[in-house]
Amino acid sequence: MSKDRKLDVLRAIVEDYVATREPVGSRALVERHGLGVSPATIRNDMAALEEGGFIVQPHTSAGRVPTDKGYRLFVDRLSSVKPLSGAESRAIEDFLARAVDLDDVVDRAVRLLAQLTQQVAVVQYPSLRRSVLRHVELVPLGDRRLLVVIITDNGRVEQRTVELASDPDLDVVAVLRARLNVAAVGRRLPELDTVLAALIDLFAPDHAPLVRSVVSVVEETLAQESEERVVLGGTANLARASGSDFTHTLGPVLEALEEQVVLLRLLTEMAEDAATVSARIGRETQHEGLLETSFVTTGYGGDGDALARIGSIGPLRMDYPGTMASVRAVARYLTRILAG
Amino acid sequence: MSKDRKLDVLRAIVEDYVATREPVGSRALVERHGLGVSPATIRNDMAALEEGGFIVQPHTSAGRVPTDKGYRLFVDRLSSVKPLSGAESRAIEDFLARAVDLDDVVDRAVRLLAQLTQQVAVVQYPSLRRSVLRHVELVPLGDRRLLVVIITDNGRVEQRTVELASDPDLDVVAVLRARLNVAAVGRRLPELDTVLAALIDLFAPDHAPLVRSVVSVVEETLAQESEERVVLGGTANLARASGSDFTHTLGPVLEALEEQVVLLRLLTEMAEDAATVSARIGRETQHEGLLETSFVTTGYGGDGDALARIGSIGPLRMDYPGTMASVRAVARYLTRILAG
DNA sequence: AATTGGCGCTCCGGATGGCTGAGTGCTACC
DNA sequence: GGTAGCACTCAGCCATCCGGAGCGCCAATT
Repeated sequence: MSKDRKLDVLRAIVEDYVATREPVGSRALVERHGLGVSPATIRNDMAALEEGGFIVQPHTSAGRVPTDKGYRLFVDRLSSVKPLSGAESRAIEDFLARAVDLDDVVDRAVRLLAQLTQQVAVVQYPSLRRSVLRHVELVPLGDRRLLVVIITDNGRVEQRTVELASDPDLDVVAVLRARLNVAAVGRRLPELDTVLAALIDLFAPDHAPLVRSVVSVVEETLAQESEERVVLGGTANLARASGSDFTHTLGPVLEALEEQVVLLRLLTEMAEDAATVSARIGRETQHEGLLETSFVTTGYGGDGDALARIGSIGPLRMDYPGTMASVRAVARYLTRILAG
Repeated sequence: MSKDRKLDVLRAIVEDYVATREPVGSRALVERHGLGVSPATIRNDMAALEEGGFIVQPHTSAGRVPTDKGYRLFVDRLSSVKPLSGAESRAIEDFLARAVDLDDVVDRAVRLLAQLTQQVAVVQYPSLRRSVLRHVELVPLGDRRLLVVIITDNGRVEQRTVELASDPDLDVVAVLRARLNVAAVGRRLPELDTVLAALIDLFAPDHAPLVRSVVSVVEETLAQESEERVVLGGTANLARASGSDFTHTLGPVLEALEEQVVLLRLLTEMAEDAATVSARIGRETQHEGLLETSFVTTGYGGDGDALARIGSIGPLRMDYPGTMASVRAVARYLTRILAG
């Protein structure tokens, strides 16, 4: 009983089960794949695979179904990411290139990926973390409020209003805006802190509250890890998913998806390998609602290491090679668009 | 057979069906509600109501279930919006007041309403339509691109990048920014057009392309009806909805919700009565996927007539009075926050 | 004229039971 | 190690059956 064949059998089981969504038996296996052995032989292999925890049978005398561990082995060693067709690539690039601003890019990426994978797509907004401040704008709104608009070099725009004790002096605001921009533009987060701190001393004491408020708002905004937003699309695919993979347990899945925290945790956990496509399979997600679910992600926007991540969530029995290909492709074009 | 009692019967049927999710029969009806008559009498009334198309029986010899028409009559004449408790009101106000910017307000409102109604919440972004331009900011990004940031008086910030034939002259950009702001700030859309058109002539011909691009971007952004965005939350409530109202047909509903166009159409159609809470029940939504669904909305942000709408989508058999109360309450506080 | 009680009828839903086919595990054999 | 055959198990399907809920109708009552 060669070891290789057992792996072949596992691969075949995964592929068939993904395709048919039905437990696959020994006979069907030898027929549909060109294994040159008899069903009985396969049964022995399957017994071994079951022993190893890669497959299970739903009931006595039913076909076999891959376990989390089985899928894991499959994606790690038995599958290769299949490249997209030229036409598909062109369509992707084309669609993304039409975006008018960052929000639109993200929006299009989500829709595109959802469409490609027929699953739920997730796109994380480019992190402010490593971005460079491009411009700060102060707009007095009257009524003792001041609008602070922060523009970063990847096209992201953040806005905050600050409440002041009194209506600010317009001249002071103008000076502050100028100095802020001179001092802070082009800085990244660590150095930004010290630069901004120094700025406060340049102003007369009676303007200190204003300056302090504005500075701290800018700092907070750029620091805010929580500012990491994710956008999803294709939720409907969960239900429509050509039948019912977990129709009955669909509620928990939707709940998990609404919890941005959960998604963000997973995304950051997977962030170590920025360049490669990685997957969380079933219980590896460490989340109740996502037990019957896999999450395939990769980084994008990176020169070396990534700005943020993009991914696709689908049933345990999804087309891993296809999903990984789509995710990778969209990530690449996304990176290109953002850089260009 | 008094007409009044028939209405009472209808009301009772709706209430019971909403509570139990089971067809309600004549006996149960007289027991649970203090109607002082016998089941047989009720049966006669029910026959009449069925004749009128307000109720149906799923099968021969089953209890009765309200039809769209029945619910309609119920919300129009048989129910009154029940006010929220003081504690609830305070909680709502409190939660909304903590928002840091417009996005956050909208986000909180959605979550809040989803939570209150245990259904899907929908919030439409305040329309640019009637808003006043507060500030325009131009930021050269290098690489022949210019970022245009448009700030309106309700705190909304829009951003666009424009591609230029060549890198713009920084001085010209500064002048343009100044003139734009002088000319356009405080204007509403109709007059804005003419003002901006006049602006173009003020510049030397060789700067015309730049000016023209920027002006048209500003105009487009403010004009864009499509810019009407909606945000939803509580999708999970659809599935969790304590059992299955339409679990089997959940796919189409999710699809419909993803189609922002559909929601926007409904919202605008219902916009006539800005102040009151109105409902679309079942087929009144005119949309396949929403047949088993009702949509309760009202306007907010209005001084007189509303800026945008907020609403809740749930199963046909939802708690109409409760939903309407929640929607109205959130809308009110939303209006207050945006105005304050 | 409205209400009521009674009767027969319909039909849903769950329970029961038998059958079939797929698929296994085992053992004996090559 | 691989194969063939055989007995066994079990989900799924169908058909049947039964009980109960609920109705419609009608005749009787107020």
